[in-house]
Amino acid sequence: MPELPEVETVVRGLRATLPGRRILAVRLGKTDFIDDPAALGERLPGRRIVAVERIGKFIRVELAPENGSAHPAGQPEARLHLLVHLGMTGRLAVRSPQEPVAPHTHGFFQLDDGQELRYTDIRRFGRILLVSASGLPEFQSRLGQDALFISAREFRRQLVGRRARIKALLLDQKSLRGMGNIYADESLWRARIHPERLAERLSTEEIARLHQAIRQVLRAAIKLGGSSISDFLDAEGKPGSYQMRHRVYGREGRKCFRCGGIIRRIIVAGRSSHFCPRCQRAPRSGRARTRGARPRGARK
DNA sequence: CTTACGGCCTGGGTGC
DNA sequence: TGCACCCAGGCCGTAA
Repeated sequence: MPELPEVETVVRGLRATLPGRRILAVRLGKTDFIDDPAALGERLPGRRIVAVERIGKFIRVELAPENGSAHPAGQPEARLHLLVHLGMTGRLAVRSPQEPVAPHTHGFFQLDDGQELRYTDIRRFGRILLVSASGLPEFQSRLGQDALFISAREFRRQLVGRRARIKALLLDQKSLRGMGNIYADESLWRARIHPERLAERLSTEEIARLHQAIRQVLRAAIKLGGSSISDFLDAEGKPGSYQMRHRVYGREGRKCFRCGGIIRRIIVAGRSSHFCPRCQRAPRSGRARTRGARPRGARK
């Protein structure tokens, strides 16, 4: 599942080859995950890729108009941004057209060096959209600050007074962007905070610890090229190895590396959450009331 | 307004 | 070999 470290890994890979390339043509397969499929074919060809960046879990490919430098005055939307969200199973990689096309490849962007950028997505939970230069700020404003760069002060500001469970807030891209399920669990473990704790009940010290933990976990994961659980591969097709360092994610029933407790998995904010019940203490009160754990309907 | 939650999209993996 | 079921991230509608 591509989260911030995986997307960062892909972006770094693409950055090695894409900038300077011109897009010659676009070919699409299924398009139900693309906001405006027709716009890709109409507006991309001829444009030059000038940058590849990351916005949370989105990949941003910046495209300058045909005549590169001097854009005519009166041209309202000189630059375009191709935004790609990999969802769960999305992949974006530069390949030679001769290479066999992986199943579920739905986007082909022909480049001027004979290669092509391919988008592959088994589940199509990903998303592709085109945003104009003027529309980019609005797009960004719908997301919080980047999880990797958010300051301790801003992080705290996002949590203070929030009654939601901390896990839910970490996953909420409006609080901070880039976090996903794996790194939320790993960060909470590292900070010794139970995923069901209410944000407003976290101490100043715990918030600081969590902020630290997030940075450390994300940095370490990026260093190892992200986590390859099932099928994540970077732009060159190589897997990451941070899954070897997972402390709770995917370790249900196994021993906590820190205290020897048995890792548990529960559902929080609709997502499976892994934690050590011994060193991540459950909230005392508040649970009784919000006891949503009761199964809906008669399960039999 | 904030939060919680179910449902939906899709298809690979799993277990029976 | 078949097949029901689970699960994943994001988003949306609804309810409290």
